[in-house]
Amino acid sequence: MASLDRIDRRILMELQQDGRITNAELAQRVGLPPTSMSDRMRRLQKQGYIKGFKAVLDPEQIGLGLLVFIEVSLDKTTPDNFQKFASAVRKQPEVLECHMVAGGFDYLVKARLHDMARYRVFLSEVLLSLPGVKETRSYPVIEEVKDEGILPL
Amino acid sequence: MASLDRIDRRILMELQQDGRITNAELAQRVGLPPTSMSDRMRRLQKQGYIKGFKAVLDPEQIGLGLLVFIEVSLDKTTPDNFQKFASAVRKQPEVLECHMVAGGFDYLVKARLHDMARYRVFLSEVLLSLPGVKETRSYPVIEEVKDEGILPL
DNA sequence: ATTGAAATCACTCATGG
DNA sequence: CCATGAGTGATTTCAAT
Repeated sequence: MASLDRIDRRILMELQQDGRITNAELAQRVGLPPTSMSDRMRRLQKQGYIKGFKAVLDPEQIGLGLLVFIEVSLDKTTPDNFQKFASAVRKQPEVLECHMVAGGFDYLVKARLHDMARYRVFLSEVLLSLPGVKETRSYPVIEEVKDEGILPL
Repeated sequence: MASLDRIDRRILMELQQDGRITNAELAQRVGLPPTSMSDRMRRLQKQGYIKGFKAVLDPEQIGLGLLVFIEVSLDKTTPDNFQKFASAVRKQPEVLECHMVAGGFDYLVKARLHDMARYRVFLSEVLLSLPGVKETRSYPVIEEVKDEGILPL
């Protein structure tokens, strides 16, 4: 149905590193005529390999210097708390990611805040005030060792 | 020196949602002449607000259906293990993120793999074989509730 | 900071091999 | 899948207000 050849992988890799590369330049890099390049781009988007393009901002520069991970445990007695929690957390702009996990807790939340003072407010007013939240553990990030959004191909 | 006005914020928001929007279209949306738009774009990049642009791929589609978070504890007796660990982990393509955290463990690693079989190999051959790694705890993701790379402005 | 005009560049779409 | 050319639209640069 939809398998990727070597050239497709090259294209996706280049686009992950520079999402604004022009069709002509990209075609030249992978050794394809520009018109064939356009075809592949359209196909890769239509088949769902490429979900979109976005600018990558510097969190520090826009005043979001604090990165925090929070482990959240829910009260298991009422199962629809899971839905409520999920839908509430999706609306919070400070929450960049939220994943339901298997293991010692229920959700892992990744959030960016201005500083610890704002985080304290966020934790008590937002996270802890959601229904069914039993317990949270916070892990402030000391150093971001690696953070690319580049998937291996 | 470098503060953001309302229009800058609009621009950054639009670019986070569509990194391939044309200068003309973006100018129209925020109500600016195209040439002024170009100026702002250049300034926002030069000042470091915009670090770059990238394509967002679908992990499932390219065969990376398993998302795992791993808590890593290091042996604290030899401090340069931290550097060794960090530099080794930066080279692993499966590792999308790695953060040094404050709290009950030392590093939080986010990795995407094909499946559990590949993860088992990755855990034993890569993570556990790094010098100084004392203990790891793995949390496979059951459901990705939220995962945008969009920073609030 | 905006406007306008001109030159360059890139993309698309048609044809074809 | 590749090549070519015409037509369209975008970007950049320059000037001027």
